[in-house]
Amino acid sequence: MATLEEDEVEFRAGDVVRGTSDEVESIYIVKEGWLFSAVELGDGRRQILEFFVPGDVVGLHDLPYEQTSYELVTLTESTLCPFPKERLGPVFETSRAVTGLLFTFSLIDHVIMLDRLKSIGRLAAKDRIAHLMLTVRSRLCITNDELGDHFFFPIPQAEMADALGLTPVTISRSKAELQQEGLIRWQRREVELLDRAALEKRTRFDARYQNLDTSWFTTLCGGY
Amino acid sequence: MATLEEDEVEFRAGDVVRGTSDEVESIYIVKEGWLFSAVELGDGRRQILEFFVPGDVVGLHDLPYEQTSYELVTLTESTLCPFPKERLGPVFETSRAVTGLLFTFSLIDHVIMLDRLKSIGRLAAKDRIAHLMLTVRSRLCITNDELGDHFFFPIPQAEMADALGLTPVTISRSKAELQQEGLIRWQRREVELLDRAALEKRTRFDARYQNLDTSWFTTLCGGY
DNA sequence: CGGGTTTTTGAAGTCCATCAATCCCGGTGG
DNA sequence: CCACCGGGATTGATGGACTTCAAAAACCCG
Repeated sequence: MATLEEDEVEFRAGDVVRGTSDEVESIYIVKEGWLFSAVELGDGRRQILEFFVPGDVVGLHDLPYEQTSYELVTLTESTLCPFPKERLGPVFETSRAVTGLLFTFSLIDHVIMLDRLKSIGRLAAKDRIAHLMLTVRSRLCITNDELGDHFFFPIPQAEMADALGLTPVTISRSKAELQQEGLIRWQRREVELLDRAALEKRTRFDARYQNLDTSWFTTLCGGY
Repeated sequence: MATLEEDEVEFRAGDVVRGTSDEVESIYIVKEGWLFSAVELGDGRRQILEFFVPGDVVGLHDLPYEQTSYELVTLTESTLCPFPKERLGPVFETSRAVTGLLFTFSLIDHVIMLDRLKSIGRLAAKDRIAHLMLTVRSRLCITNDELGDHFFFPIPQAEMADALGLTPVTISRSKAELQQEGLIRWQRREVELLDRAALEKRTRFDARYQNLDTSWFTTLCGGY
């Protein structure tokens, strides 16, 4: 994977890394910072699709297209490692392990996406918020297995709203209720999940980065 | 791909092909019939995740897991070709083309999913219905480029509701309005899109099975 | 021609959206 | 060090889209 991280580009918070309908030139590996992908609906409405944190691979699913299907925006100061699309060919040729890893990432991402679909389609506002926090925490745990229930969470309420199909007003009110019920504490850019078990139960949360089948990777890479 | 279709199993309409938390044993290629994947929330709520039609590959994104993350149910009488997970290893080893094809399918599916997220998160009930019909039509066009705006659409209103985060009552009312506006005709198990251009505009529909970058597949398969 | 499922229709209720004003907090400059 | 400023967050009042509950109608199949 290290070969994918040769280059480095820095962005400030709020920068648009890539717009919609740009040419698909590269994927990015997030070295530092938080980002999100989104589509604008043209009348001011916006849907945020995914959040990205350090270690994530961004832009994989645009590869089969000529133009990007969504925009990419930074939430915080960020450092990205772009890797040109045309240089992926040689990588696929030489390293089955990298190919398999990217393939696996894409499959896992898809399942996470299905969970988010469930959340937006069938959960109440408060539960959608909790579900997103649980998902983010679960992702952060991959690169930091010491992570407790109190962590950095730099997503403003407007962006939470656009990610969850709600409005900032509802986010604010739901947050207040969740806090009054003693389920979370969310101040500034940090959250604490005060009763994670309860939150996981309410939202029917599944830890998709765990319970992975180790034999799958062997299958994929031919046992190397 | 033909090697993936050796076996064949038949199901009647409404059969549960695979439950949630079953062991992940194989992927399926849909030879005949329509299916959907769904998660139950336990209190009667249900979210339908994806619909599948002949030619689709089902179950790819479960491969990295030990247990299935959603159930698989038939909408109509169906014929599936199961392909055992453990036999995928040899396939990946011998055919980069098949590997690349499956990878590409998974990436495209992901983008379709992001579109559905936008639909459920930010579109009104009528537009969600239209968006789903457009997505299905666009998928059907791959295997039938003669397909007009009038096609077989065997999704009951209860299932539409569970797919779109709505209730059957709202589906029925929204359908009536769409028909009165002369935008669609939807009777029994058939739909006709009377003004596709208008529907695509309203829902900001993108044809994700088109505008594919042909060079990508070369990249992926090393030019074979 | 029944009996069960699916769809439609009506009335009432709820959750979230909208609009708009106020508050809070961090950053800036005097 | 503090007053000022601006964006994000909060709060209140009102409205609307969708839900819920319930019943009737239409459809489908044997």
